[in-house]
Amino acid sequence: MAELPEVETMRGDLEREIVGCRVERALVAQTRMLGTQDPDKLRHRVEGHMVTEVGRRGKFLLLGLTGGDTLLLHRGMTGNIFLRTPSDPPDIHLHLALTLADGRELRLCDHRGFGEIRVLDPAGVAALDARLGPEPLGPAFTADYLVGQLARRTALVKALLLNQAVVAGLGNIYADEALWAARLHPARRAHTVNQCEATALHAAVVRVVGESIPRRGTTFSDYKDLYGRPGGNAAFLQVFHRVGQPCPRCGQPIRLIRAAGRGSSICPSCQPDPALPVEA
DNA sequence: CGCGAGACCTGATAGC
DNA sequence: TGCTATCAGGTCTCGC
Repeated sequence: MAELPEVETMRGDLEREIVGCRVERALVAQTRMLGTQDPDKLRHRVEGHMVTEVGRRGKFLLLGLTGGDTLLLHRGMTGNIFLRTPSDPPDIHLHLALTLADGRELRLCDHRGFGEIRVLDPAGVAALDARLGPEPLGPAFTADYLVGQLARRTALVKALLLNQAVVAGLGNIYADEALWAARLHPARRAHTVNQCEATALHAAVVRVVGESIPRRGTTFSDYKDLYGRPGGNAAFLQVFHRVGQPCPRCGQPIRLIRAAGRGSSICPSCQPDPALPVEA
């Protein structure tokens, strides 16, 4: 749910809505997502500060605050962030609520609690930036870069796409969509992908992610935007969550396999299994 | 050091 | 109907 296009949609909406707003109160409703951070310290570093900017790095949302700290929010698998008014009913599975000076409330909700809430100083932001790979739509994510990464790794190509240190922001949905577009089986070993295939994969990643942002991301069940509305990209998915339906390219039924420990939707005809002998 | 399995949680759903 | 097993869009940690 919280892959790059969904987080970027959230970033843009938040930027329009809350930049320039002061946080009156920060309510930590559950501490699970704080890790080792002290909830009172977090509260004090947020309360009274104004949101100066809303950034994103990979799947992390970064709210810049006056005073130099940054509130980091990660939505894990099922986390949602809603902008509410005081008259709205309470949200279940609330973890953090920020009350803004104008009365609106930013609420982070997550029943599963796989997300993350942290306050970072500038060094913390730099450390986060350093451990993540390039943004798929940024200048550093070139075809040559991906060719190089694939060439010196033995992991499955699917695992490589999901590795945030290789490229930041891809998750299961867009990884599967990109692999299908590039006609690559997810269980191919990275170093067996040739330069031509890697170039196609690079183009597919850029296109799949880029096209999904203006559609405001992909919703199946959990993911909602800041206003509680679903994203519009699900109708454009070619393989993900389409098991049994015909491949849009060749008509063969889409299959669900397991690769790199994750469910992976593939077309068995367009994305031949590297473990099987090639048909004569 | 790179890789893959398992762990972390709760809820929805499929199957019996 | 109701129980159980399985699976879920992410990431970290731990062995090998």
